[in-house]
Amino acid sequence: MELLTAADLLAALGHESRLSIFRLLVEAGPEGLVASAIGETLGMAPATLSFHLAHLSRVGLISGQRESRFIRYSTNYSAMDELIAFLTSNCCHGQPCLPKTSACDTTAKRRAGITKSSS
Amino acid sequence: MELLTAADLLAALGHESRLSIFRLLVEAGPEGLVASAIGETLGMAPATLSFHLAHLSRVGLISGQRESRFIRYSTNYSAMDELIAFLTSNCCHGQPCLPKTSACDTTAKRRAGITKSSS
DNA sequence: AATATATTTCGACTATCATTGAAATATGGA
DNA sequence: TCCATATTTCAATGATAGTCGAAATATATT
Repeated sequence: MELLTAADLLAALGHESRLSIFRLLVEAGPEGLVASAIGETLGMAPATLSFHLAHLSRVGLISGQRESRFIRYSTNYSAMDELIAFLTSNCCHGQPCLPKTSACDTTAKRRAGITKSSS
Repeated sequence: MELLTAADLLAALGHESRLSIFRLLVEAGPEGLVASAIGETLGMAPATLSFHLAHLSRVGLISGQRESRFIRYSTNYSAMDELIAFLTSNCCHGQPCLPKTSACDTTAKRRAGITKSSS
């Protein structure tokens, strides 16, 4: 993943409202949620919500499809996946960074087996 | 990790210059780099660099300590670790999201162990 | 003390972002 | 067709962020 693309994804998630939307959609699973449901849950004005949904869509973190009068949004797991891969590869790049924490175990795994280092 | 904190970290990394700085420091390892070295490598004006270093420091992603006339910055791996943990837990939260990709293998690992009932 | 180097802070400017009411578009139903 | 609902687009506004020259601060050297 390109640095600029990663920065765009990070910036998109680097806003409380958008991060909330994204979390909500992740929780909702593959079915996703229609826009109005998101708006009601998070108490966002339609225009504001639309603005953030558009932003998240533009960078590819979510996508929406019409469903009669509604538009149903759901997360694009692959984009999130790639972002995490990007961050992880930068986290330790083959060297021990934080063996003590369980969170970064993706790294431990990678270090043990795969040697996929793309920078 | 708090939602707001996560958003702050993501926003901090969501800028090309800062992401570049961060990557550079990660690559540099625990030793880190002095500010001027970063500035030369990335071709950033001192004031601009200082601005971004301050931002990254403020959110706890890096920290710097004086070393005679220089200030040596290095990554705070624990902050990065927590962020990745946050994203990972938000990416798949115990359910299969992307079994096909190798990148999100943290998920595969989690799926193998924990069985968090569907929401 | 005077000078040089490294970095930050200040100040000013520009650019981009976020918010939201109102109008526009899309769809469905009566 | 007319109306209601869902969502987006537009437009205007205020707020925040990014850039960078110049001045200030910190440290080292002579």
